[in-house]
Amino acid sequence: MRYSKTHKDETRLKLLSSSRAITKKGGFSVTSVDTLMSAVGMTGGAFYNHFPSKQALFQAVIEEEVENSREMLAGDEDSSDDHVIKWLRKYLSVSHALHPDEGCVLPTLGPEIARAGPEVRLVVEQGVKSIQKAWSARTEDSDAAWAIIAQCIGALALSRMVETDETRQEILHANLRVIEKHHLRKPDNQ
Amino acid sequence: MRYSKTHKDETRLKLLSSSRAITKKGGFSVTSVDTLMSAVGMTGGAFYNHFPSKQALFQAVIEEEVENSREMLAGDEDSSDDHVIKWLRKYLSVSHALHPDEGCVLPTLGPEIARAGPEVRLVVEQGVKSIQKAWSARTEDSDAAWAIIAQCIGALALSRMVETDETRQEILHANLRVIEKHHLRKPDNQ
DNA sequence: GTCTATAGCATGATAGAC
DNA sequence: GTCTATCATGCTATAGAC
Repeated sequence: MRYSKTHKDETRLKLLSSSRAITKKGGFSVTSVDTLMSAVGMTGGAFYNHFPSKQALFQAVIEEEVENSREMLAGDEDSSDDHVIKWLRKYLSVSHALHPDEGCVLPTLGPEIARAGPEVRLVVEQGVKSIQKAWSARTEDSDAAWAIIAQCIGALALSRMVETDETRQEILHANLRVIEKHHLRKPDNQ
Repeated sequence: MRYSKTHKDETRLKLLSSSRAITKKGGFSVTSVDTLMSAVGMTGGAFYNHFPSKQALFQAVIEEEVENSREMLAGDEDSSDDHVIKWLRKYLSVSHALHPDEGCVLPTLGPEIARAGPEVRLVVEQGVKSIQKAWSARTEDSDAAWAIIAQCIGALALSRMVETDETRQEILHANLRVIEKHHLRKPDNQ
């Protein structure tokens, strides 16, 4: 045979991985199938050997992204305060704001998720609920966990809407300070 | 003449107003010029008598939305605690989450703003900075003002990504409670 | 000022060669 | 399993009739 047995699987993985980055940067619906396929060195027609529709790819992208986010938090063994603060500093960083392709899906594809079908939204709901549950162990109460999640998503989204780096940094740093001050469980309470 | 002198102005206003609602609901880039013009009873070609390009309409939409948001807060004379809390309850409501066409632009068109040109982002930056300044008078410090803004945007965006009404309400109410508890200036401090 | 018609191109998806 | 070719449709934008 012209292609190895695992070639299709490898192609699918490469396609998914590159599509995740490209669509987080530029938006999903505005990015064409041709663009996504060119990125893995193929033409548009070959796409439909891997996914039945563009919509199916969106679902797969979101599922992988949500699972990825969950692992970075919920499945994390080192839940020390120091580690949590380090994670927050990375999330609420100018570097994260300037590189949406390598970052969290929710601030960049959020509205497209909101307009998607129930299957996609259910996946996201399960994901954020499990993240909220994981955060609750480290916050003052369960409300604070939802507050941190909303604040992280909102601050990052907002920081990308402004033009100057000064304001971008001001938004991110202010939100980081507020989370550290109000929401995180204090070390002496442990 | 077949059309009154003010007809063009009226059409432009109607077009802008209906485009604001339609694109906040469905997304700007995915909505066609034909769709927007049909909504005001005209065909696609007539669009270019009012705006030089679709991108120019986007800028006009964002400018009007930002100005509208600013007026609802910054230019608000009644800045009593009661009034502020009422506003927050309305913003963080299930009704707002379910009707993006009548609500705040930032949670629904945020990523499209982030991907737009510097002109659009500058307008948004000036707008949110003036909103943050207005909030600062009612919060414990200026960081808290940024936190409220980020939390509102993030909570609303997140509440629209989940499928069930239960989770939607949980997210919104939790964030409302946290803002009331931590960030607002206490009445006895006035 | 609005219309129809159309250019010119990109899109999502399919069929068949290899 | 991937390719090229193609379909039908959609898009932004323009030209010219009325």
